[in-house]
Amino acid sequence: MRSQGTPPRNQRIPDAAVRRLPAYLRVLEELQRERVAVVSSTELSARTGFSPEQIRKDLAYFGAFGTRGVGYETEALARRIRRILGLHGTIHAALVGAGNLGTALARYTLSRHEDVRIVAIFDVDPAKVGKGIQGVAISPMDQLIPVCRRLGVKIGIIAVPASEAQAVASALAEAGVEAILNFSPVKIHVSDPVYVQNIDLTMELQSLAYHTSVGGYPGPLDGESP
Amino acid sequence: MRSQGTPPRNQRIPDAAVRRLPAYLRVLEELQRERVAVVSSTELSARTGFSPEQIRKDLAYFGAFGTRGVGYETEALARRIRRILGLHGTIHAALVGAGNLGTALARYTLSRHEDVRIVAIFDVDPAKVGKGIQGVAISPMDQLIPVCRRLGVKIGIIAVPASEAQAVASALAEAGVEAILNFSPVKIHVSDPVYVQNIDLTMELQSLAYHTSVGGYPGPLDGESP
DNA sequence: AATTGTGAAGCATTTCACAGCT
DNA sequence: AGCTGTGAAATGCTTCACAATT
Repeated sequence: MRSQGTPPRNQRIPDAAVRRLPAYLRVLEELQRERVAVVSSTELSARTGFSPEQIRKDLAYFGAFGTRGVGYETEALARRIRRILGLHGTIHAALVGAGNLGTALARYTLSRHEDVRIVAIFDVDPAKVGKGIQGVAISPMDQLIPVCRRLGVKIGIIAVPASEAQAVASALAEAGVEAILNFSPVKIHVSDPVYVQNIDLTMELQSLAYHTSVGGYPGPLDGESP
Repeated sequence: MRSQGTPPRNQRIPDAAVRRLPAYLRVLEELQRERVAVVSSTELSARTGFSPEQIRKDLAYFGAFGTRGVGYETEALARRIRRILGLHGTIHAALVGAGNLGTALARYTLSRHEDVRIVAIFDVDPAKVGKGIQGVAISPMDQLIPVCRRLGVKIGIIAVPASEAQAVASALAEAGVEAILNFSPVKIHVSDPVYVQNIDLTMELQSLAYHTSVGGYPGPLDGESP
């Protein structure tokens, strides 16, 4: 397919590429603060740890943003990536579950991100309802659908116990949420247009053990004794 | 001792397969509580969301654990996976950084995992040192190497700001830690035998926006207006 | 001279399809 | 008859190598 000048229209964009964009964006913002106007894929590579070719390819999926022989204009590229990700303007998120993990995520997110902003928090525990985290009120679960709808929430963050996760996911979907970050250790099912990304901390932790001297495949396991 | 069956000797095991094992283990433990003695890959698929073929292939990397025509013996398979992961016995972990995220990770991990156990916590803030999280004391940073060595810490969890992450990683490596879970948003570099797994929450959150109606590749971006 | 953008090659992982046991 | 184990095919992602451009 020959399309020069024109950004590649109907090409499938690998999810892996999309997920690296925020890393590029972070570095570009750093560079802007350092008043660096132009950057090469090699320099971006040094700062992100991804290979220069991969960076070029990732960016090229969305069009030709660089200048051959020169590099990428820092500010323009940052703006472009923000636009591609949907981070121009503020995007509204809701956190469900204000336990240990949920509370930490809220504080972490609220202190760092202007672009993705938690605007509502929900919890089943009546003792928590009415309190707030950094100015965002904690509401009861039965408010989830109306509040998310009213506030135009696009992203849901699930930090509830496994048993509740599916119900929460369904409610979020019904409320019009379009993407979900699921920290519960169960596979949730939602109707088609909702995107789900899972982070299972237990899986991450336990699989780490494999890479230590105590884990690993020991060869033929002999003996069945406990 | 003799090699029974045919455990695949010198085959490379995909990291992706190792990272799914904890999910299988979790379901197997559930099934044990439900007194289910045997399980098929189809049933495991229904409970984990991974495909039956993939599950069979993953397990087969480590040897032939099932019985054709029947399925997998729940208890034996669970024991096998724990052994492969190195989760027979308790494996010692250290958390570095007791901020919002670190504290939540400590509470989450300490309340859930018996097998991977946080035995030491470190923080730069003198106000936090001396306090503890669920019975585990918070120690000053300069104690990191001696304490980790003394306690035989194999896994390190980094939850410090980006600026400190590399120094912490190097210290952990020097203390003999063999695997690191890095929550900071920088690529850390450690000498060879240390395995590093990154979880970048900002990347996860921001890339989610792409999959909403506000994000996504909009086609040829025209106009440079903000 | 330097650096991007990209087809093609190279890997890695997943899915398919079915032979092989129980 | 049912379900595992596994080569082979398909898919997806990364790296290579170099033409195109400033």
